[in-house]
Amino acid sequence: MTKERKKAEILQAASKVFYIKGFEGTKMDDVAKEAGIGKGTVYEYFDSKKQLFEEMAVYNCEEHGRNIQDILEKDGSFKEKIRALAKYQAELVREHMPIARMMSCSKIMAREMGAIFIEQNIRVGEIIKKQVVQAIDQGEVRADIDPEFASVAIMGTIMQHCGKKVIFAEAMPEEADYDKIVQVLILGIGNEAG
Amino acid sequence: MTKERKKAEILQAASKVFYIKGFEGTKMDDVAKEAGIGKGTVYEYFDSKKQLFEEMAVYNCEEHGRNIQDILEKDGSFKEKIRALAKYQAELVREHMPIARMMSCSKIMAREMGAIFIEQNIRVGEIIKKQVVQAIDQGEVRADIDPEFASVAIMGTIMQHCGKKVIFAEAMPEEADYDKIVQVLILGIGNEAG
Amino acid sequence: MTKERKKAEILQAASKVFYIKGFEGTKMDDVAKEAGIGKGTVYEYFDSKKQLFEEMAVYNCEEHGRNIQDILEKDGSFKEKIRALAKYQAELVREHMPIARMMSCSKIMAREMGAIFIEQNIRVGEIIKKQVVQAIDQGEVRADIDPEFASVAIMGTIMQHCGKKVIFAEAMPEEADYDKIVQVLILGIGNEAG
Amino acid sequence: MTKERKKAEILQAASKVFYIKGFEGTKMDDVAKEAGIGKGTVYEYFDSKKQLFEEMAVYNCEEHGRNIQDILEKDGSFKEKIRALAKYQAELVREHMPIARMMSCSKIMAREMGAIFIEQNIRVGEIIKKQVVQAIDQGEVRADIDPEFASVAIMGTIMQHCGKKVIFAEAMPEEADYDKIVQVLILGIGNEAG
DNA sequence: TATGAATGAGACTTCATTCAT
DNA sequence: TATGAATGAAGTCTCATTCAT
Repeated sequence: MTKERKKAEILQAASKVFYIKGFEGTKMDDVAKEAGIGKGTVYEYFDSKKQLFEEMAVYNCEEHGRNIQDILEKDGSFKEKIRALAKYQAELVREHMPIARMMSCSKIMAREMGAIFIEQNIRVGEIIKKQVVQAIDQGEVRADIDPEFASVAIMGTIMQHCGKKVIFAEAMPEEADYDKIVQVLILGIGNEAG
Repeated sequence: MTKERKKAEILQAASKVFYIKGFEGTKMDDVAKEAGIGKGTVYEYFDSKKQLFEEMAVYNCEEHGRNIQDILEKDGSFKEKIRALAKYQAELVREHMPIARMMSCSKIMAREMGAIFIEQNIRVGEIIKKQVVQAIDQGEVRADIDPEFASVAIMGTIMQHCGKKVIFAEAMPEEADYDKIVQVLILGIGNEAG
Repeated sequence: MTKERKKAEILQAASKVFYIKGFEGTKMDDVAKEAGIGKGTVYEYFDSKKQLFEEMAVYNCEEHGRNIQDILEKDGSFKEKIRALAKYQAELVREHMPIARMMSCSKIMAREMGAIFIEQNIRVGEIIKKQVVQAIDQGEVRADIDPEFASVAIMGTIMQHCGKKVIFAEAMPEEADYDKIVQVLILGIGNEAG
Repeated sequence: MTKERKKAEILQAASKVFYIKGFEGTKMDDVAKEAGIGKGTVYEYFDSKKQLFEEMAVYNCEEHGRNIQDILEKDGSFKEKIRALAKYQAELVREHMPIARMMSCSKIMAREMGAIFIEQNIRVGEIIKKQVVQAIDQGEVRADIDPEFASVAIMGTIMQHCGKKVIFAEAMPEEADYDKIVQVLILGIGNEAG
């Protein structure tokens, strides 16, 4: 196995453990056990716990960013893109269900991951904003909407749905949910007839 | 000073420190120093670090819940209520700016507060949902919208705005922002003319 | 209440607690609670935990020594004196039964009292030895027996009986036991007919 | 060095320190220093101070029990067995002289070992009782003696001798002493001519 | 005089890191 | 290269002692 391949394996293991237990709560032993190697071996690839954590954060964000990029660059209407984004996010979260479930209850559990996710969240927001601007140009989005706030509403609604339905209620995300997310975002909640 | 008053003071100090450093990252000494008392004194009021953390969580959530309730029960249109909620949330976050700023950067930092906030967030979501149902009855909100998803969009958009503008960009929340939040939520982003 | 009387009360309480929990295992709070006073008050009468312990040890030994002295100085045959001694010791132990019971099981429990008891034990041995010498003069004890070893056998047999029957088996000491102790000590176990 | 060997070494060190200082008085650092290892290493072999103490107690008692058994099962007259037992006990104590000496003075010093020794003492007493019954069958011990009390006298006399001569007076146990112990036990102290 | 809230030194225990194998 | 036994700094918690009331 190449050095690079082994490093990736350790990062995978580290992601899992740090995600559940947070930085302080994670023991190097846990990471080693999860990776199926000896504790000393982790130190052959990473100088310290701190460094391992930071590399893992970068490793995860990069992959996430690439995925988002792919989804939004695919051809399709803006509605379709929002729908795909919501679906990707829900399934990403669901994939990590055992972890997410643990996060969702109020047990004592640390998560530096949080801070990293905020950053990543912002980065994704920027990508969406660009798509909103494009969509305005193409007449798919109202011109009187601030793209900044449109992206905030999109990201916020999707994330909130994941937090509530998938993580907290531990419910399976359904196709109909994505349609409703698109509906509420596109049409708004106001009653124009009122 | 009464026993109860002193306990509250320690909880205040604990909130601050736990918020910044997370459970594992917080030392009892830190809490004591922050409260301006000796380490042993903290143990006169709380049996263990775990207990201190849990009481602090309850202490904080209760206050937040009461505030939200007050805002939504005041008279006014549904739009006004959303606006007031967004403002309250932004200012709550801004008040904790020094803390929030630290949370927003990707430094190593734990936050069990996260898990607690998810729970609280869900609880607030339920309160909002009831308001949506009322608003539909009164013709303020489209009848074809799932109240569940309306509340998700409202909470999500407000939280996302706070995370992005107030916490991450460290910008002052402006009155105009609240209007934009209301606009994007009420009107939606879709171009009906399109 | 006089100062001296109060001191005695604290010493009584301290005896009880130190006896059960040992020096390190005893908290000044325990002693105060047992004496029915505040923790600070103990310090009005004793400078430190160490001093309290030492005064308590002296206090208890003195009383014990006086009692032994009284028993052995009473008129009566040597056999009667051994019997009275065995009875006094068994009843002394039984009086402290709850304490002794706790001591007898192998639970973790400290007892500096042990060291003090060894010393006291030796002191009592000396008193007995003198009585043995007298008894030899009066023809009650064999002249070919070393008084040293006679006193060792007497003390040892009595103490062992207390440890086994009263403390360990938690049995009531019976009058017949004292007779058997006297018998085995006076006649010996050897079969002269053999 | 095998894991088992290392554990035994730590138990040896722990025996010494617990014996002198008692449970509460013993610091894990003391045990580690005595064993010539780091504090953390002790925890590699034992989960807690309590567990270390308990394993040490078992470790010591088992060896002692085996030795006693060996002595009493050897061929020889009952007198010879008592003599051998007295000698073993005295030498066992003398071997631990530095420890025993410290125990004998009234310095502050805890000894849970005491409770463990009482139990062990009782167990040994039972072994002796069986031997007494055998000795009665073989006509070596008076038939009118309660074997229970005979064993009490034997154990008690031997222990008392150790406590007084070996521990307290710090004297070397002499061969003649064992003869005197046998004499006083076999013949009794009473003057039959009297 | 009597009290008990406050304190901080010191104990047990954990775990990141090292290093001999 | 891979390992895990060994380590000791650092954290949680206890409790003898002080001191303001």
